[in-house]
Amino acid sequence: MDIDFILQNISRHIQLDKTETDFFISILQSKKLKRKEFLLKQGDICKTENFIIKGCLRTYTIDENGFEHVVMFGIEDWWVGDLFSFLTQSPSTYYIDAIEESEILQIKKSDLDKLYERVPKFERFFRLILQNAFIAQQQRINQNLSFTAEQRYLDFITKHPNLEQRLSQKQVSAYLGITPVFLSMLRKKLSQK
Amino acid sequence: MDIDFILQNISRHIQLDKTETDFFISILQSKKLKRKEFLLKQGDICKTENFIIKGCLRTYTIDENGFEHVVMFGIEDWWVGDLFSFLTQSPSTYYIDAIEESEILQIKKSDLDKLYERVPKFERFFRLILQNAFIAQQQRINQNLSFTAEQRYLDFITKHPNLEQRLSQKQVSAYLGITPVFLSMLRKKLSQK
DNA sequence: GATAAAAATTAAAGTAGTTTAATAAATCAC
DNA sequence: GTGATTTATTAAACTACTTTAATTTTTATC
Repeated sequence: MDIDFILQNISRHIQLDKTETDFFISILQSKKLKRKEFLLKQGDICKTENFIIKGCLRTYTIDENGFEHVVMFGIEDWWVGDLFSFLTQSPSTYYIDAIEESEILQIKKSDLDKLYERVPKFERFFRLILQNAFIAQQQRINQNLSFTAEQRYLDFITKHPNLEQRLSQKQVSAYLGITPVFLSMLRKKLSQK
Repeated sequence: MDIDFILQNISRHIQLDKTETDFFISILQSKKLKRKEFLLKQGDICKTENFIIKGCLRTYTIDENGFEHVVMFGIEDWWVGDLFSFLTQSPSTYYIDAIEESEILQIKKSDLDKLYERVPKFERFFRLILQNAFIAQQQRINQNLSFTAEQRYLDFITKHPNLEQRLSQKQVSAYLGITPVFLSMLRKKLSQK
């Protein structure tokens, strides 16, 4: 399994010695996901935090009318999972599946608890990760309140320039909070400018 | 200044000894805000993280058409500030002001950095705070995608039962992402049921 | 406690985005 | 490679929410 990738990510935030690194590696479990394979389904308990080494995943809900709403996409170098379900070990409200063939590294809750004890620096690491995630989410909330669908779409493609190609329009529209039909209309309109 | 309130909050997450507590207290600065007084304006650099002891604050933006959009309300026991501006010491995109006469405890960035060094347990503390904030924001994003305005309003008043009374309808509507006019219509409709 | 200013209500017209449905294009499975 | 399924496009009718504007109610100020 490709451990270097996650170690490199971690070294951007904290410095680990050999023993700490070895312990960290020892709790990682590699998993491969085929396209459309589920990592988590509504009602499941989220047992692991998951670092994406390769591929693309989406976290989404299905509403009472059967429509999907994408809470986040995750690509290489990001963490995915349902944090609430993970922390409380209660059933999740989210689905998570792979959009592409993907590879993740998993940490079980009991192992993560051990990790925090044995290597307290990881408190800092995940604090930093969470800070970034919090800021990104806050910006998205603000944009959902302030922007039109067109502005949100334009912001999405400029902020994540290579992501759109990896997604279907249906998935992008479920992230933006509009229908695929309307996204198609927007794209047509924008291409004519 | 009322330190006990924040110490009590902290003790729910981490245990501090006397020296650690004393150091923590030494970096706190108390500030009172009058109604409508600003804690932060767009373009300012957010110099402090702020714990609310008493009162109610709102974090919001003003769009190009002059409309306000509320990213969050903060009441007793919550932290407010623009995390991005705070971390990068760059100009903020948000306004933060007091909806009621309020009292906050402030920590400067340089002091917080010292605190993390001297009392690493605070890495854990803020990680836990951020986890909760992240989960709450993710739920809000999901609801903004999945719910109608009426559903969002009903969820807001059930989730924060005593908050609505402290806010004007204009502020609630700016949080829900609808106009005050439409919120008024919704409330009328719901009261007739 | 009178006056001004801000917030809430109501109604009517307008619009951004949805829904439905039919067609075309792309992807999937064997 | 062919048929089946999913995805994207287009157009027309529809609706949740906005805009404007006039009136009433509440709050703030001296």
